[in-house]
Amino acid sequence: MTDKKTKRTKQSINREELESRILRCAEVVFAEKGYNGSSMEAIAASASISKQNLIYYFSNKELLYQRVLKEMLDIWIEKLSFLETQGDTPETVIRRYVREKMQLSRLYPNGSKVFAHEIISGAPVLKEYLISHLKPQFDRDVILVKSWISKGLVDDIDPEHLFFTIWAATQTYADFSVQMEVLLGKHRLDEADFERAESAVTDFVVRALGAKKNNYK
Amino acid sequence: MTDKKTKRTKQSINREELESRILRCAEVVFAEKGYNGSSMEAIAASASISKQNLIYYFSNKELLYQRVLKEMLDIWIEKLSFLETQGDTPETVIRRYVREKMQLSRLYPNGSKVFAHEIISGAPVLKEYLISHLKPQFDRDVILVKSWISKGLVDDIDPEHLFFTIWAATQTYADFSVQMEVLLGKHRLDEADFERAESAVTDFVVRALGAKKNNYK
DNA sequence: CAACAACTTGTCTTTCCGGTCAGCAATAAG
DNA sequence: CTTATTGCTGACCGGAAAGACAAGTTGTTG
Repeated sequence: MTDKKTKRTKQSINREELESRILRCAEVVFAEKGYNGSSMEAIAASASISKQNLIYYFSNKELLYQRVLKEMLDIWIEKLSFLETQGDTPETVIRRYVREKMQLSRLYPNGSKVFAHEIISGAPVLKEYLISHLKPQFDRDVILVKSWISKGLVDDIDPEHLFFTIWAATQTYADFSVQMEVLLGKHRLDEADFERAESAVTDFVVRALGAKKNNYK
Repeated sequence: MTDKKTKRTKQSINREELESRILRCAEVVFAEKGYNGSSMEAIAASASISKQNLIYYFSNKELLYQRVLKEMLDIWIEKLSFLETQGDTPETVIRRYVREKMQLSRLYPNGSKVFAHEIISGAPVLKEYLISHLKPQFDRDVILVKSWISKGLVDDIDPEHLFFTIWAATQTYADFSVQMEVLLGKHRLDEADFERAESAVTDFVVRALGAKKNNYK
């Protein structure tokens, strides 16, 4: 109707566009209601299409759920596989890592919530993925921190639990945002809140590490 | 059958016992499946009673869910309202606080997960409770930390986000235990893991605070 | 023991939801 | 213009699950 220019496969363009719109909407619904609480009808309504049409694009609910999870994980893997940038100081690496993680909480709160629901529920869908993809990366990153320790670049902290703490402290700004909104007396966390959060968490981590140079602020 | 001694209201004793057994079982099911994913039948089966009997004790699912949440929150409120123990050093208070919080994750992982599901979903049931109970306590605790800062007992950290980080870092040992099990290559987190976690998180926080005396380890 | 209360279960109804299917509409290709 | 492919919809089905109801059973009290 509108696009005369895009002669080439007008349908396929719409298809891609609709598919990604569905995924975005499904993400929101899954985040709020969990897998079982989200009906295909509700997701369809949220994307302003009919249930049957939704099923036409994603033939069943399980598949749609997996696609939503996968989209989130692909982003995470892409953004968080840079601990190996050797040559930088531990503090630089850590600051960048925390900043990236915080931005993921800010930019993709719903995907993060879907992930959280999944893990809390025992990771029935993602367990294999965690073993095959996350663990190797985790092991490498732990080794890197250990090498920092042995070189005396940082204090003798517990590497595994350092990562658990960083993940928890950053992800909480997506998953538990409602609680924070209540406690801070705000309707929504805004840019400024995230700035403060990022700098607070970063400083916490850097101080806890006891990195050589502590020139923050 | 067994209890001859407890003449007084043998039934009422069974009732209490059964009620609390139901609550414990419901907690497990809700933790794993979320509210919508948990059927009354599944909860009943997990408590080894019939669905109809379950409904006899808890007339509907919503009520049962609220009772489970309330049980958890009562424990939390009870255990975590001691930041006002004046006279102690910040380090002492903080260490005790983190330890208590970690023990809650260890002792009540399922209640913690139910709570997490609820908050991530936007706290439809608990929002009012958070406003009326948690926020006042939070505000008080923030003021206490601020007084520490103004007295120079701790560094100039961000009090609100300090609490967010402590909560996240401790609660993650309940909520995300599956992820940790995978990453640590264990089937279950054992006592030793929690010991390590507790000491890692505690040290982490104490260092971040920059409390006067840092005589850990 | 008799009568009453507390407890337990089997049956049924209603609602909701995931998914199928047959057919209609719009677009692309010849 | 005709035909085929792709996109979309309404009507429908089977199963699951919440809860109502009535009936039966067990324990309690006079």
